[in-house]
Amino acid sequence: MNFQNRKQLILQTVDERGSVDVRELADLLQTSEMTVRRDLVQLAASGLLYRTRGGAMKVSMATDSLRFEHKAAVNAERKDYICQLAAQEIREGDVIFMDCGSTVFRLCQFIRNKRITVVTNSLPVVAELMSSKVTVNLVGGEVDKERQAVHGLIAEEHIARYRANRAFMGVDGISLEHGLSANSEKEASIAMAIARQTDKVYLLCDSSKLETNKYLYFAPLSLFDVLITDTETKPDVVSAYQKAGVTLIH
Amino acid sequence: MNFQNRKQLILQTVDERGSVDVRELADLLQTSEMTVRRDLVQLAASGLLYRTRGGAMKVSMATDSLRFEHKAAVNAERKDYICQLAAQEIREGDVIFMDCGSTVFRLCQFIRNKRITVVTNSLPVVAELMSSKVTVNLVGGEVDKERQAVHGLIAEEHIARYRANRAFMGVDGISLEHGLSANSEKEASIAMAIARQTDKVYLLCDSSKLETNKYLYFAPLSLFDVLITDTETKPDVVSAYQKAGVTLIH
DNA sequence: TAGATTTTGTTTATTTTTGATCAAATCAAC
DNA sequence: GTTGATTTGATCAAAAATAAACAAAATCTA
Repeated sequence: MNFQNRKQLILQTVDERGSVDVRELADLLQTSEMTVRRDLVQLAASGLLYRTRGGAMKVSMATDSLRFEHKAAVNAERKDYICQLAAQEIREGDVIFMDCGSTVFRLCQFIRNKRITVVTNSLPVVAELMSSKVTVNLVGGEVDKERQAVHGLIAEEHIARYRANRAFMGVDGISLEHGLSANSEKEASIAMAIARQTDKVYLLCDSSKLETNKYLYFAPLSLFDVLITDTETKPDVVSAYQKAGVTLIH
Repeated sequence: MNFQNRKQLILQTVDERGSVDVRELADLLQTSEMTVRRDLVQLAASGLLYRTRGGAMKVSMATDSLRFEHKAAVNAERKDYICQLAAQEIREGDVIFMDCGSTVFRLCQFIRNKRITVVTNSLPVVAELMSSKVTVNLVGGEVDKERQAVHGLIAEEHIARYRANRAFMGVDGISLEHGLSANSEKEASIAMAIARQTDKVYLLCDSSKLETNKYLYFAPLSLFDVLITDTETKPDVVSAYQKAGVTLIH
């Protein structure tokens, strides 16, 4: 294992995991920590990664604001579980929509190596898939800095130009009584626009959001085809949704 | 087993495995390590593989493309000088185009606090302006991962929907004889699309690019209105451009 | 076939890379 | 701030890879 090979592996690892530490790498590469450090210094010098104390990070847009990993980290385990289920639904060659939810964002890590096309209005999703095999199509229009996503009329028109096999969307609230609800009109109208252009819509929704309502009701349950949630969903809620005709995976 | 046969086998092995080491090859080819080394030197000299210490790699695996952040840092001082001049041209309320060049990227830091709207196809620009007062409009379409920007037909159509006071663009080469030239068709066509929709086009171009030509000539000097460059531009070049009718700031 | 030429293999010297040690720098918790 | 733990970079010796020098083998040629 020489420098060139190690370099390959290090960059690949950093790219996949976002960040690594020296000890991990030394273990992975079967070499000393000193050597790993020397490699990292070189790679950082050529701008291929960002050196941190104890390890290294992806350089991409990592230094900038285009990261909402903090937010995405809430209920991370549940969300990852949901996203693994979601990723299994995806076939090679699919064209999929991904919206700007924090759950949907975590789907990125599971689709990095698939040969698919992702159409999205989420900037963190774009940043994350920048170094993947996925073909990315970015929805154009005005940037909402708070949500780190593109919204508005132009964005909806852009979406209307594409047709996708599947869409993966988040939602702020969902209830049997009122259907889907959101915290903002922007997110609601993007969700509607995406659903119109998609064969099969998957709603990714961790159990904490089931049977909650937000201020804006924007669509009935029939907007989506499949609800993917986690195992902590109470059995009575599951059966109530199934009785209401919802296809539910958990 | 002569050199021709070994060469075949070596290239095939490198191609299949991505990388090989001298010992493996000596074993595989039933020859000494010294001979293998000599073969590798020859093959590397003719560019058929990439020589590493201890072995060799596929050329494609060894090329570490310079990342955008790094590229932006080359000639940073000159670029910053140019961008300061450019920023002075901007008025409150302006709508401006910014393309995906590394010089243009550095303009971001000087416009953070202006109340303007920026339309751009550059993802680093978006990331940089995410935490600013600027209203950002992102051009939609297929993402070019290498350039960290959006290009293509859809992008050009998106641009055609907007009208801007000013555009700030980079260019790979510029010469009095041949006009503007680029390294890729993608960048050239975006530049054309932007220029069509803009009242006043500023070309940001550090002195190292003046009087150089890249492979694709795509527009005459008349495409832009003002050329902004740095103080290291030679006086005779300056006067030649002015004589040719170019408005030049430096 | 003898002699010249090229290629290959072995030995040796040189260079590069690596890993261990340890003082200095940095960080985190108090 | 001070302390204590961790990380780092410098130094140096060991290991590995390389290049150089030369001898042996193979190939070519007259």
